[in-house]
Amino acid sequence: MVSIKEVAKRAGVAISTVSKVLNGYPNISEETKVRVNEAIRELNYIPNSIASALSSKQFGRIALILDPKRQTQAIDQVFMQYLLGALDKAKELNLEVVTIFTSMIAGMDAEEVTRYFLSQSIAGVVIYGMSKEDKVLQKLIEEQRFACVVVDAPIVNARTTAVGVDHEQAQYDVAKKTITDDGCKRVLYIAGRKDGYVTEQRLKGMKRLAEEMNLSVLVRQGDFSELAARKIALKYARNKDCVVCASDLMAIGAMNALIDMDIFRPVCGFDGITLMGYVGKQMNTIRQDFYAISSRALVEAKLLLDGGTGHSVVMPHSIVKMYYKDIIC
Amino acid sequence: MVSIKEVAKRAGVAISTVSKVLNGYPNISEETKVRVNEAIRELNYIPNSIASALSSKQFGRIALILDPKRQTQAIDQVFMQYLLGALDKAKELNLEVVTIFTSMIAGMDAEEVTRYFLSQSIAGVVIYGMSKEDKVLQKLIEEQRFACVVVDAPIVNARTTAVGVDHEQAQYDVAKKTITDDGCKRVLYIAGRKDGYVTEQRLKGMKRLAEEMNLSVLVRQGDFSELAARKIALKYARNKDCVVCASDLMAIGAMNALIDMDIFRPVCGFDGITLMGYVGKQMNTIRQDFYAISSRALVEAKLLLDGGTGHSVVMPHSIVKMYYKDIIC
DNA sequence: CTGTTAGCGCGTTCAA
DNA sequence: TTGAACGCGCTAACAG
Repeated sequence: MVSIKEVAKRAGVAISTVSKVLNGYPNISEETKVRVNEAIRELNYIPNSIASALSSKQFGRIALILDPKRQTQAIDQVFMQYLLGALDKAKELNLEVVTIFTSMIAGMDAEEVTRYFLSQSIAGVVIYGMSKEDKVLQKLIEEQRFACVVVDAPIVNARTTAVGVDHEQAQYDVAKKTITDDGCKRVLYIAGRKDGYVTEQRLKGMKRLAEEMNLSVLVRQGDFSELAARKIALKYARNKDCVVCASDLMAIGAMNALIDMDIFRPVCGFDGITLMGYVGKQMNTIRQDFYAISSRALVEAKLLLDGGTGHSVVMPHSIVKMYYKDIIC
Repeated sequence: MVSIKEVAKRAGVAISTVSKVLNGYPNISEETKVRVNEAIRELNYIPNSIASALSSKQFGRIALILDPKRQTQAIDQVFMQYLLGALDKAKELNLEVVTIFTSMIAGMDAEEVTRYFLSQSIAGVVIYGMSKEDKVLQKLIEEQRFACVVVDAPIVNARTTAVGVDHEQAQYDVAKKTITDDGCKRVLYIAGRKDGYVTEQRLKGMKRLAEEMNLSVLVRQGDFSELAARKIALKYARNKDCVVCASDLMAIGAMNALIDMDIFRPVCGFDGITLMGYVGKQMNTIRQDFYAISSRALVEAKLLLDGGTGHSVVMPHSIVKMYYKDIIC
């Protein structure tokens, strides 16, 4: 392992000079810069990020916390987008990132998790899809020892930034489009899990619309499960005009139920996952750009690490109509 | 950040003594061991893994290399299982792991990738689902600078271990079951992508069976795509007795085609992904335990890092019949 | 503009 | 059985 020392010797300069060249400091003559770079190339020198981190006390990796307990096929796809967005941006920002599944910290209390994170040099965390029941992560956020970015949960404090789309408005938008397109009056709304922060926001959006448009809305908990949504639709959809679902996966379940019942009702989902390809029908849905959201989450994490204050970031969303043929290819 | 120094002071011993206690050295009296541990607890001391790594020169993280270009819904699910298995095992083995998507190293040549990895203190890599066309990763493997574990590709050298199920035998097994159950003679085989190592192995298994049972087999490239498989089935399935697919996703496509054509043919897949839930029918498939495979891959990576020699590890597979209702819940 | 010096937090000799 | 001292590879003042 060739070190900075040998580069310095080779270039005939001091170690610190090499370091300065490496880190793009000013006040280095073009000439020595060239000489150093030459030596670096000749020796095939590769800076040791470990030593660099130790010396500069720039620990501060960022943990990406994913919860695979909530496992459904759709979620996998979402998580992959989250990961991709985060890792790409991390590389761009030169941040070290650690992927953590909640199963790895299951059973630990907040203090143990804190110790574990610190031992891993983790200074910031990005939490994806936190549940209201997750007391440990909640506490971590409250304690403000780590810079936190929470995706899809409206939690903000001095060291916590929230990133995500406006779920209330989005639900309002997509439901409105579906309902006005077909002149519906009686709506079956299949909501998500009670322990999810987005569930109530989306429900709020639906209720606001119902009031504005004077609709009757039947609300049932679908728990983000395809099967649950299927059952609910089988039971209640017949004398409703349309089915609004708080997730794409539930929309698929509802739509399949409608097909089995041999009746047509407009359905709308929420997420814009390509899994929709399996539906074989078309439907309105909200498109969230999970990649962009996660990308932004990393940026916000860095801001917090650099001393910024927590705040709320609202990402844009759009309404799309998804078709079978568009997607499968 | 409380350091080893303060612990030493608190316990009234030297730094080196604390270090020895920490790392379980012999030749430490019970008494001082207790005193040190007490101090550690009282101060809430957390060893700094960065400094530790630097000092002991134990770099050697392991990169998990995933290729999201090959993106299909099913693959996401597989990748998540891979990740979970790897991360869990890494924690158990106390290995540091870095998740890398090929998009992050796209455009780099082998040398650049090597430098990038070295700068990240990466000493071993686990490559999931490598393509034959991936010259850069191929070269990395050939150069043997890193300890490599290749999942689902039969590549072995002194520093490369291959881990995965026996794809040939597995394809043989599942096809045989499907075919004998229904007494089929004319088989439509929908193969995977040409650039995948497993494609030819599975095809070989199919051909061996065909010879043994004197079957006629029509082979078509489905490229692991649901849509492609659908089209192939629409075109060729009518005058075949069954459809054998090299992946579950293609099996779904084929099955949907059969439903649309309103004919029944036994179908079999390969993978055992729960995405099968969407089929709404039943089918035979090979079940690969992606979690276990990835777990094992990590173990093998550690063995290589510890000086072991590359070899081939065959993981068990089984045949399962998957139903709609089993899975969705 | 460049070199000297002092650590970062820890592991590891080698004396004591 | 313990501790002082050195060094891992690098950054960051400070002096020149």
